[in-house]
Amino acid sequence: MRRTNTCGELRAEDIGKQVCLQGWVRFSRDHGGVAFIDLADRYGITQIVFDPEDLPKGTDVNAMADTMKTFTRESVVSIVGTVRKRVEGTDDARNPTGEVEVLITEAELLNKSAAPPFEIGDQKEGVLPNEDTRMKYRYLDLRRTEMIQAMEFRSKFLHLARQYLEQNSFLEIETPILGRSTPEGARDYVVPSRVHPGTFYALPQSPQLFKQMLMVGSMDRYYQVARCFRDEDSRKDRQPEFTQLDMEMSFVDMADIQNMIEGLLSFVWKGLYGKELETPFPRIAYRDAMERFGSDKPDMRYGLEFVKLTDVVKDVPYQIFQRILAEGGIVAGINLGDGSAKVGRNEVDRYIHYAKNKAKLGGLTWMRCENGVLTSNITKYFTPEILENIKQAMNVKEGDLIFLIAGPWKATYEGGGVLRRKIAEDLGLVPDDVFQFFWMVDCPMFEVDPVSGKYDAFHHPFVLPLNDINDDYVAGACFDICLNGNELGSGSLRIHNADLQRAVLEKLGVPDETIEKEFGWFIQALGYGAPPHGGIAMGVDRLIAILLNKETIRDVIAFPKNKRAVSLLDNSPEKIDDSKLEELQILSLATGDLDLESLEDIDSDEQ
RNA sequence: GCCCUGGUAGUGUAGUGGCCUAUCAUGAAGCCCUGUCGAGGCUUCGACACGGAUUCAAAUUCCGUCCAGGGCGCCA
Repeated sequence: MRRTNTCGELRAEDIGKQVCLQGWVRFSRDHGGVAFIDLADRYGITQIVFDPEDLPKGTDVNAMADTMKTFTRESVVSIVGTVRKRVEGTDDARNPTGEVEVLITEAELLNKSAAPPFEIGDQKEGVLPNEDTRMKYRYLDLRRTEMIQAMEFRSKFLHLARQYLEQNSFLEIETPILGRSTPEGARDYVVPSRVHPGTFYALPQSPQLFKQMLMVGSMDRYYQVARCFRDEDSRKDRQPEFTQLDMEMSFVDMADIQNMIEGLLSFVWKGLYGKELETPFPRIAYRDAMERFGSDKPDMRYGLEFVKLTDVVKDVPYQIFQRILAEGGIVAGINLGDGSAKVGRNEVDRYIHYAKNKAKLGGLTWMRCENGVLTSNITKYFTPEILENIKQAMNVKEGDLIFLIAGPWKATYEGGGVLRRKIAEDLGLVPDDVFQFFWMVDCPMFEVDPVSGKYDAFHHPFVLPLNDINDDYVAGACFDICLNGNELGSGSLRIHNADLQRAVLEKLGVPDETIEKEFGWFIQALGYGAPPHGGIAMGVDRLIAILLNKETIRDVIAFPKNKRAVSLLDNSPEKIDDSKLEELQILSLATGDLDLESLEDIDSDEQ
């Protein structure tokens, strides 16, 4: 018999119906006569009752009992029966199907299950198995309600996004997975070519150049749920392969792109939560974000903003600050406000330690307002007037604790941002039910490496500069979308002029030869009437993880890699047969079979 | 490449030099039980990641390796 209903479907109005349910035996309770089975599938759990004294006439009771014995945990079974109201007082209000149960009349084992290595079911906090066990048996882990919900949510999100984009004339176009390696950016995953021995494709780090080619090709509006690959070390929000919602549009300005994303997210929000998402999102300039929150992706769900004190303390006798200011550094302060009382002297020392070791700050100065004046171990190096000015500037009230950071602009604010987040977490200031989107705007085009003096692209080399690239400061037509202290994605207008593209690559120190070899085809395409265009890509894994309050993106990816880029389910990566390597004309240095000495005559000059 | 935390039955844990023949829960196997719902009761099974060192004595201390997670670097 075919399944007539899912395990999450039956309600009181179905009482009396003959149904066939198929699913997994989650829990069973045998009372010696009557027995209960919680039959589960993706949609829910329905209670099945087996009562040997309540079977249809002519049923072989012993055969049935034998079948029931085979219904072990996680076996897959098919049952036929009658929906009936539960015995008075045995309803289960926690379960949507809890008013009814199905009285078995026929039962069949579809597939047995080995004893599962861990208990499936709605686990309490903290009793989940280790992540490696979950990954090894991911197909079992996926049966958990939490994982099912994550997969449903993700699917629904992407469906709504596609719906919105289709309504707005976007075309979903697939770009190649096998492409060419580019010199800049992350390490590539590489695929050897059999047809052209010694050459390699690279998996895309993003479809950047292809989507720009689509604009040159008049596609006008493109999107893709694009898999991207970067061979870099993992974090809880980063793994080797990830998914971007990638878009590109022609004849637009930055506001058009931002409006489109706000429209998209509002539409998705409505579909997911039935609520309006507040738009437009706030915008904050890069420099303001750094100076107020110490981050280019600040968590703005809470305050704890930095106040710039460089001018206030410029005449302070305190030598450390004087030296820093003389070197062009900054001084800034953060006021713990109402949380100050929770931070005693020992905690202050712990923050000083944290600042030096984790936040990479040179040091951390503290002061507390007692009896109307700022006091601490170093206030003797400050004049009363300067202390009063600090108080004013930082709006210090009696009892408030303030921390002062000092040093070079970028490193100090970044360190301050790390400290700010730590303080907010310690003081319990981070709400977990607020989703604060914003745009980080007014970004620089380049960053100068403080050590080498080399120019780096702030976003990437295809961003449109907004002024002459030889000016002291070059603004880039780029922006980030952030959510709760995470960068979700970045967008920009792109260079559509071949000469300008070449000049930017030169400015970034890419040798002419490399430009020609690696980007020649791309620059050439820009020369054939590339329209002004721009776009954005959002990290789907991150966004879903944040919306679902997950600690790691691994909890919203069906088959993730672990920290060391291993898939514990299929044990990849793995060695391949010598015969395959031979066909690809590849020798491995990693196996240890090769004697490097004997390879001397192989030309090692080439990379 | 580096730093930090951890690794005890299938799973989750307790155990900081001798009270360890290693705790508890869950699970599995068997038995009992006719209204449970992560059913209950009884019995049984099952573990100190690996290698070395210190010691009369090591799950416990030390060294190395492997494995897992978090972070730095890296991620145009």
